[in-house]
Parts: sequence; C-alpha cells; structure tokens
Amino acid sequence: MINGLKRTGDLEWEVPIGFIEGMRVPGRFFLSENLTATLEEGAVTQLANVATMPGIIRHSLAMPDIHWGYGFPIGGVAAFDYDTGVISPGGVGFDINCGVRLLTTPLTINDITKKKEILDQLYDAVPVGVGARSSLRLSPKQLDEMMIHGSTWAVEEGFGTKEDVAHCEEGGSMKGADPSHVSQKARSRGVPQSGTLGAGNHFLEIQVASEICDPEAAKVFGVEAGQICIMVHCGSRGLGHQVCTDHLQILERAVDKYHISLPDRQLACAPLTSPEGRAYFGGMAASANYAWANRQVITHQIRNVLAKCCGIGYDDIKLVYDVAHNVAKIEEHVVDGKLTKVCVHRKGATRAFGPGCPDVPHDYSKIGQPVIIPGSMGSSSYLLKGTDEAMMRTFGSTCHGAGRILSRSQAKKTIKGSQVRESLGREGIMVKAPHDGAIAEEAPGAYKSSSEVVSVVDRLGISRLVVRFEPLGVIKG
DNA sequence: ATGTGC
Repeated sequence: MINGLKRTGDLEWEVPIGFIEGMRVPGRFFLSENLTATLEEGAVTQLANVATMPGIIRHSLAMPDIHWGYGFPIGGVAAFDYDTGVISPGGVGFDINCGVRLLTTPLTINDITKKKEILDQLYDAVPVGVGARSSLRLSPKQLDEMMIHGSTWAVEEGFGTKEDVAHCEEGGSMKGADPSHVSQKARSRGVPQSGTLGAGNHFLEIQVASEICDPEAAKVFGVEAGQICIMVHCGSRGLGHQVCTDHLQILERAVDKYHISLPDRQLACAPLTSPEGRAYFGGMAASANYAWANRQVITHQIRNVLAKCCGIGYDDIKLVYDVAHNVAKIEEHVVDGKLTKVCVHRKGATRAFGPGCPDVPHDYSKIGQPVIIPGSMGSSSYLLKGTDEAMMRTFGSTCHGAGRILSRSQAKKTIKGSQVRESLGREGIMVKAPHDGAIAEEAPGAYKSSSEVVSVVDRLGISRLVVRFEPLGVIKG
C-alpha cells in the first residue's frame, strides 16, 4: 500500500491531513484486499487534493471503483457547504449525467429466439458511435424545453409514459437548469446528437436477471429471476462535454478572482453562490436534463423494436429506475447533528438514498432508492438498494461500476477486439459495435472486477445487493 | 467521456 495512508477498518482507508499541504479534512476510501493492487498513487493524490478545497465537509471520499480522472478521482464523492463551499466541473466530469437505466420486459430467456435480429434492429434504431447523429430535428425552442424539463419533456413529446418520469432520479428533471449558460457551440452539438448512445463505455445491453439476492426488494422493483431486462448506459453527449469545457475556462479565471488556492489547475471551481458558480450549476443541470431526456428517447426506440420483434406491448416494458453517475446536487445531509444544505459532487458515483428519503419514488419508499451498477462488457451488472448507512457515511452515495485499470490506448495496444468478440461469442454473448477498436477499448480485461467492487459496497452497507444480471447481447458505441 | 491526441 502507498506510504502515508492509514488503515481505519476492514474495508476502509484514510488519507490523513498532512498527506499533502493544505488539506482541510482527511480523505477516505473503501477497498478490499483484492482491490488494493489496483489503487493508483495519482488517484490518492487527487483525493487529497480535493480535501484542500474551500468548504469541503467531513471527508474527501472515494468508492472502491476509484481511479485517476480529470482533477477529482473517478469514484469520488465530495460535499461542500452551500454557503462557504465551491462547485467544480472536475468533480462532475466531462460527461455530465452519464448515467444508466434499467428496463424490465415480460420476456424470459426462452422468448429470445431471434437474438441477432433483435440486436440488429436495436442497432438500427439507436445511433451509436463517436459523433453519432439521430433523425430528431429539434428546434431551438425544443432543445430549450429538453434542457429545462428533461424526461418530462421527452414524455410530453410522446417518447414514454408518466410512470417513466416517476422512476427517474430527480424525476428526470433537475431544478435550476438554465439554458442561457449553455453556449451556442454546445447547443449545435446537442441538436443532432439527441437520442444517440455515444461511444466509449456507453452501451445498450440485453440481460437476464440471473440471481435474486433480496427477494423483497426485487419484487418491489419489479424484477424476477430469469426475466429479460435491458440496460442503457449513456450521457449528455457533445452538449455536456462542451458545457464542461466552456465553464472550465470561466472557472479557471474565477479561481484567481476569488483568491482560491488549489494544488491542481484541474480543480478549477468557484463559490457556489458566486455568479460563475451559479452559471456552471445552471449549465450543468441543463446538460443533466438533456441526458435524462436522451435516455428517455432511446427507451422509446427500444420499446418500439421489442414490441415489433417480440410481440409484446409498448407498455409491457417498464422502467425500474434511472440514475446519474456524474452530477453535482444540492441536498440536505446531517452534519454534526444538524441538517445542512450541501452541494454533493458525485463523479463516477451513484446516489444511494435509503428508505423514506426525499426523492425516492413512492412505490420504492420502504426499500430505498434503486442503485444500478453496470458491469464492463461481458460481465455481470447489478441492481442494489440505497441504505441509511450511506446517508450517515457517504452523503447517500455508493460506487458506479467496475473502474478502469488499463487506459484506452493501453487496452487497444494489448487487446485485440476481434478476439474479445470471439471469446464473448463462445460464452453466448453477442456484440455489435461500429468497429473492433471500440471492443478492444472496453474489453473486460481493461476493467476491475465489478463483482468485487459491488461486494465491497454491499459489505460496507452503503448499498445492498438486490439482483445480478448477465449479458446476452450488447451494443457498444 | 469527446466532431478523441504531444
């Protein structure tokens, strides 16, 4: 283990104040023995760097899928006091509201006799790849509405049902979205990319619910053993990326203006209550809503394909839930025994609100929020539930996925996409992608084990396992 | 992640 770290529990490590100069709070991260070898020194330094930022509360946190990112580590969670703290695009990531949703179908594995045909049709219906464009032709006014109202806009435009909206984090529509802080350049990227999947680790997968770990919660979430489910992982595409780029530039100047001292330029930030901080929040929330609407439009295309190919009704496909993995939110948490307004940055981390918390849908209120953790290509994905433990220890947060161990370029150098395709094929997993390079970058060997990551958060109790899913067919961007 | 990068 890296020098200077303190083990504080079975699965818990501390980065003590003094690890680097200027830390206001300790860092804390969660890892099992099996995962310690994957820990990068750079990611620990980033965790310590975040601990120097103004207004940070309690700890700079990282989940077991921690890895090196832009400024903040991926897998990072940091809460800042609303009145004295800052907001930082590095704490959210370039893909604002990169997130994932889980759909159930009335089908079982025996009903999937024409898997290739279904995948081909899904591939035709959902544009994938870098720079993918859709056939939607949004007017400037429609794009504004999409950014202000998110999923609600998409459903009003005919891309889903009212029940879908209720089963999204934030109702699929974050308050405070302000399209006036989304540049023309971002808008012009967003229009043709609405309703597209994107590239990298984004995917659309046909899965089967292979293990029910918590029958009561699974029943409430509407998932049964052997059921065919669909998982969609994508974000805000070029629009969110451009919003991040634009505001980083503004916030780099704000750092000097507000006399904020930072160990890394990539932590560019501004006070939450400053005009620059508010502007980023407004643009970020608009991008988050764009992403929720984007996943809703894709859901509509999926429903149409499955209705046609499998003879089921559009309404037979239910949305279990939709979570954000990259976003900053204004929330209230108990700090030193007092309910405190904070801005929680989750970057490659999932909200995991426990039973009875605000924003957990009515029908799930007794169980807690569904938490959706996608696996890397060809590996298991998971449905978990949020817990009281998460509310107390991690500002209601848990992990988001496997976490990379090989960079994209390293993966492409050492792994052949065609071989990955063949070996997955032997396991009965069909892969469709624009080119083999996309498969190599996302090969299972480029990632930590998602099951190990999920087992750590389950053992810690900051979320609890409900269902495990195995992939049958996957579309990669 | 991204109309991909020193």
